[in-house]
Amino acid sequence: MADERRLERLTSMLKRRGIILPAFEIYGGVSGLIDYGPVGAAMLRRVTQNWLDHWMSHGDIVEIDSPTITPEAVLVASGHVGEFSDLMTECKACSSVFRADHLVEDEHPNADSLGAQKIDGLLGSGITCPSCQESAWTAAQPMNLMFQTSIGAMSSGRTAYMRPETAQGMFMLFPSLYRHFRQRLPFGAVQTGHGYRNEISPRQGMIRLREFNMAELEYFIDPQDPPVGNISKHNEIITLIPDPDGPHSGESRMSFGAALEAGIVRHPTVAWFLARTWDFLVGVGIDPARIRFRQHASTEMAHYATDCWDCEIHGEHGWVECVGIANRTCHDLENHETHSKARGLRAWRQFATPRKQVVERLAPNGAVIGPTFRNDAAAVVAALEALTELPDSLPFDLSLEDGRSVTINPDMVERREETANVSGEWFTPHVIEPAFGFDRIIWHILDHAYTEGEKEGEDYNHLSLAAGISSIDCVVLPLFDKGGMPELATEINTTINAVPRLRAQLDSSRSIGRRYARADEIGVPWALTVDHTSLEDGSVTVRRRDDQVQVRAFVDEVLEHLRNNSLDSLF
RNA sequence: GCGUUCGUGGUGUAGGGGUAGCACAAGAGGUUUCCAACCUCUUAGCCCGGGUUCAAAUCCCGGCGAGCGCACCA
Repeated sequence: MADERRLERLTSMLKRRGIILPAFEIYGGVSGLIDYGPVGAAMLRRVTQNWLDHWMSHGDIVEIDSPTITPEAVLVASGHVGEFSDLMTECKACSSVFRADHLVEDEHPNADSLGAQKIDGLLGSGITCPSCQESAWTAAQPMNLMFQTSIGAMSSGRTAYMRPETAQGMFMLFPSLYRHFRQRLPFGAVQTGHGYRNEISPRQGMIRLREFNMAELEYFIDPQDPPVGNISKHNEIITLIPDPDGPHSGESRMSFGAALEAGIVRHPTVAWFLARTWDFLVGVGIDPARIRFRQHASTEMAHYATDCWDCEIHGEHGWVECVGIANRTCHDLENHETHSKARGLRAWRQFATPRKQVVERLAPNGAVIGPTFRNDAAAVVAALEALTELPDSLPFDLSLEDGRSVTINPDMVERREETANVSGEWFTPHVIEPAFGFDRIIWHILDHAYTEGEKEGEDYNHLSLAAGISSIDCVVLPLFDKGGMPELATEINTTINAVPRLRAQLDSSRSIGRRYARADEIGVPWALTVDHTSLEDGSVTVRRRDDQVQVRAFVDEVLEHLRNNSLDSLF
């Protein structure tokens, strides 16, 4: 960093101006929990809306909303309960903390599955600390990174967790989504909201939080027919850091299309979402030069993913993962199907032309089987229908479902070849998931927008926020707080605020220069000033934040431009 | 979780066993024909708990929080 104090100055400003603040501060605060103040919350709302608009403009993506409290069974199926309950142990000599199963890996083929007592036994048999070579371990304790809670009271309560990701909500709703989209893939669902991870030690301000704003898109596809977005228009040269263990290791710079062609990005749908993620980030004001995509090595992949790209953004805390784009394949839907025994977590794949399937079967002859087996006849018929491999010769021994065996004679069955028309098949869709951490993205928006400068020998700072991301669209300033100017300014302010999604704020205290500075500091892009001329003809001056240039315009005109985000055309 | 530095108005800081100062910001008023001007007035602070002491913001212990290093980060 050019200036190590910049981070402190930025954080102070965020606190002073009500953007980001420590939560519960009057009680001492809680590490990993933050508040968005009046200015920050408006920004969060706008980034969220921007994100929703961005994905829903695709036309095949809808929004859903699920509970944050999630019953245990859901997270057992998804693998989170198992993955989160790592047994941890501490070296009594040097206080280093380790995952217990990793320490005993060499002593047991499946250490991950061991209980605490067995692990303790193995640890006691002479496992030494990798840091200090001592062998003195505390009892292994489960470290659960999910917040546990209980649904219902006392002993009748069911174990539940605060969701560690919003994604499971989309999987729960797959049957409904499939119906909504009239049984046609591909389609997607998004959800924004809070996620919870009980981090051991949250650090770096709002980079690692215990409760955070996430936004996830689950895009359901047919793995045999992956949708290919049009990335030919994306000419940007981007930075890629492919899998260090793969054939393309090292850093490379190329377009999204070239990366897909070169096989660096392995999946066409993933490539499309990488490009669209880029569009979103740049659109909300992230500096394109400080974005890069990093492919996970197979060793660091999440338990549910088979291929994963991080989108990292560079800021005061270095390169930080802000978006994860994972190919989750059929992991979640398949596991939910197994654990819940629910049907409806699959999709139908229609064959281009119906396939003729020749089926050989032994057709039962009821006239013989009935009298011969009497009460067991039905079971025999069922067993014959269930045969997948036909015997080469008759008679043969047929196993019934209850384990008994009967002899089938040639007169009991007739060998037949039947032709069936099969028009399609059921399969479990694959899922491509871009998962966004909004808090981290907002941090980097602020970081990249925070500009420290000088004006007439004094420090002068401002946020160069993208239009539509600033907490408000403009300030309305009466040049003097008298002589009819405040009244006209109030009227203009009311008019602007009456337009849905446009926000203005009145500021009439202290000198005009001070008020411009206040607005600049929180990144308000426009200032409308009411002066004496305004009282005569209704025009105002429009000041542009980024170069402080002013033009005169009429209120109706300004309003129209604010709506269309086209005020720049006046300059 | 371990080690380490630290915690004073909204923000930034000074002080360091005996009356807590300053700057900026904010509010009220005045002045001012467009970029943190000026004048008057005002609001507002020693992170929390315990101990030592006649007396604790100050010293000691614990907690909470922040930064950094180690560990952790599905």
